[in-house]
Amino acid sequence: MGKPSEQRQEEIVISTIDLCAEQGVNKITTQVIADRVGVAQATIFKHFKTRDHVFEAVLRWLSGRMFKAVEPMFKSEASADVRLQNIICKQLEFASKHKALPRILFSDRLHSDSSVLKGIVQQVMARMTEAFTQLIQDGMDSGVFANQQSAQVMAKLVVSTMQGTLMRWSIHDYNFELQAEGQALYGYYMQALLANNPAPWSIEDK
Amino acid sequence: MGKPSEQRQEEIVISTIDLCAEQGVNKITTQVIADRVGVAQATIFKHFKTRDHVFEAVLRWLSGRMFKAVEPMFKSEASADVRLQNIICKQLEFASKHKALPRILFSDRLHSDSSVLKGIVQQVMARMTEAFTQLIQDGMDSGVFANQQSAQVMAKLVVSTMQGTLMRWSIHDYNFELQAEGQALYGYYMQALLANNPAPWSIEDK
DNA sequence: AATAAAAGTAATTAATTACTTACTTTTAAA
DNA sequence: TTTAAAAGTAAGTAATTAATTACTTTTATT
Repeated sequence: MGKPSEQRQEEIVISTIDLCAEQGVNKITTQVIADRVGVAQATIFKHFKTRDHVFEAVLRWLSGRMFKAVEPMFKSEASADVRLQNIICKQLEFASKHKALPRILFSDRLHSDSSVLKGIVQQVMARMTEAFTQLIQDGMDSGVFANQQSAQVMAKLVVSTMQGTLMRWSIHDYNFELQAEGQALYGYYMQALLANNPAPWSIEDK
Repeated sequence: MGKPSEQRQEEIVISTIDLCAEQGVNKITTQVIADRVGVAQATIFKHFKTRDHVFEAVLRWLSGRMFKAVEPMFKSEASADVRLQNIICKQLEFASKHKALPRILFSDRLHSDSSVLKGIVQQVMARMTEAFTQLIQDGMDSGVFANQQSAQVMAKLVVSTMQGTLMRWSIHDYNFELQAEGQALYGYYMQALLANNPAPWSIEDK
């Protein structure tokens, strides 16, 4: 019966991720995926009910990976500002390794009404914002961050800035150093967080 | 000869903008546009060489309108912080009135390689970033903003945050108050800008 | 070895849709 | 009023592509 389904499914998912990174979402037909995997087009439908189910699996694979890379950092022992810096760094690193992520994020398939993909991204964003909120609140409680405004709004700023940066990266054909740019912006909201804190920390680019 | 071309062209552009706002980019076929305008599908091609040329005109129309709304504010007499606030407010207002903008911004048609649309957006973003940079530099020179870091990086933060917010708005089906959310975030980078301004200690620039 | 379930395929289908063609109608100007 | 150019149209065409069908091959289990 050929390769076991689970294995083949992952092959299809990973091939699709590679193809998305190379060419974007729209151009990736089931035929193109099949060619890359090295099977017939019809075989794709033995493993996924529809083309959209492939992309659903792709998005779950990517977000799963990202959470696995980032989640332990939220719970680390380091102080809140260091944790925040590390997480942002890790997210940028992940995105820069997976162009497929912005490609899917900025596809109209995702943004179109009642898309399953959109639901997944909503969940991921909600989870991320929640985690950032806690982290920042933590920093406020422990006196690392100034607590004159809402931790949640600050978390939204972090998430929005990340996404805006990905957008700019995509628009500029991925030809600036994502991590460097992202870190530079980080310096700014760090300032907003630390503002009025009675310590003259200077923020340096890394 | 029916309606003069210029008039019909604008009808097509505006109908397409409405349709994009309602249904996104992908679903808008030349047939759908023709139906909305009330002409035959073939007529579209009497006024635009290809479907993509329609979307090009749409994007130019939208960005032209946005610049017209925002450009005078860059040059107003008000102090830099007030100008910044007003411009961001205006941009958010514009976007909230034109869902078509995020819809086009997050379409893979735009993000795909060698897309004319992408080029237009690149230009608009470059122009915006440039204008923000000058505004912020202006604020630094006049002492309204602390000038410990690069005005250009700060400008990028403003633009990225705007785009990230649009992204979040789109992902959440446009059902939060864009302007309120945006203004809340504005409060934060304002803090970064004003931070340490009246403070006794002064941090050297980078 | 027998066999049933799963994996695989070639060929086809059905739907979609940008764009063209060949023709008619409208309109502004000579 | 003539006329030529532009606007308009109905009816295609050709290309694309997700999904199905009807069939064959592989493989794990008994």
